[in-house]
Amino acid sequence: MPELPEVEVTRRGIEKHLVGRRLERAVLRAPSLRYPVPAGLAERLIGRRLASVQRRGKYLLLEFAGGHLLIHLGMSGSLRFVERDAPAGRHDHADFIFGARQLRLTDPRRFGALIWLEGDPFSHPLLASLGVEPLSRAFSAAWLKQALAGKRVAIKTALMDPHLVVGIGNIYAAESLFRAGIDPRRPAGSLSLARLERLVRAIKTTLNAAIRAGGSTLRDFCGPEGFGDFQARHQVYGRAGAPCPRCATTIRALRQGQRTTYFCPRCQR
DNA sequence: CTGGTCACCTGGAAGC
DNA sequence: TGCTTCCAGGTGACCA
Repeated sequence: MPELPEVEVTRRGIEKHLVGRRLERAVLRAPSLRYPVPAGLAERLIGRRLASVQRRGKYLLLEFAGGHLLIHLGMSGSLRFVERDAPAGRHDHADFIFGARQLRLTDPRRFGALIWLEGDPFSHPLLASLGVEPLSRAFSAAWLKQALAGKRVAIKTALMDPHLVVGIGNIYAAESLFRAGIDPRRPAGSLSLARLERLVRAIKTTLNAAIRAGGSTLRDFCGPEGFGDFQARHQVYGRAGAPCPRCATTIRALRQGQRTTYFCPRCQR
């Protein structure tokens, strides 16, 4: 999926163009993505004004009068503006038409979600169980130190656990660990406060740089207004066999859990 | 609780 | 060319 930066870039695009506008029409074509899409949702949304767009982790919350539309992009989802009434392809599961602007949800793998929530959206189990926002002040080395105390899971696996800290996926976990000079296999609880300080800084810097670059580090990601930056900025992700940009040692790939990790065996200890 | 694995789904690339 | 296999941005569920 889009990791945090891609979702945040999407959020800003939607906020800039759609907040305050009335949803004229919605077309929901998939009966279910990761979860069932509520029947009758399209009709229920008609005529409602979009009040705000928030992000929590990799979830987007579109606030309408009377409820929130919760959107998750899964592994392969994207939200883009398309020409009004542009023909829908096989994986175009939803269209939200706001006057001249039409927002389209495309998600080939359908790991995403489209959920309607009335009342406090943050009490929904999916949101209530989420960890800390990595760009918030609450995400500090001191906090991380106690959160990881005694944990023997690899630090990279821990960083990707959304119940601990949200928004860091496979790409940014690898990139942040490279920036911090930490071996992704290190037991999470074994890192000193000083090293965690470096890691926290690296994560914030990496995410912020990606947001600034327009979000995209994915070859087929494109924000609401077009293509973002390309993967040229990746230091290690997807670069197995290539030289480390810092020391020229060959970058290695390994499997952690069900994911591929890329790292420099010399720079990362 | 913790850590590890599986499943969900489709498409593209690589291998034969 | 065509079939098979592997891999991909996430994360909830399940098991020992």
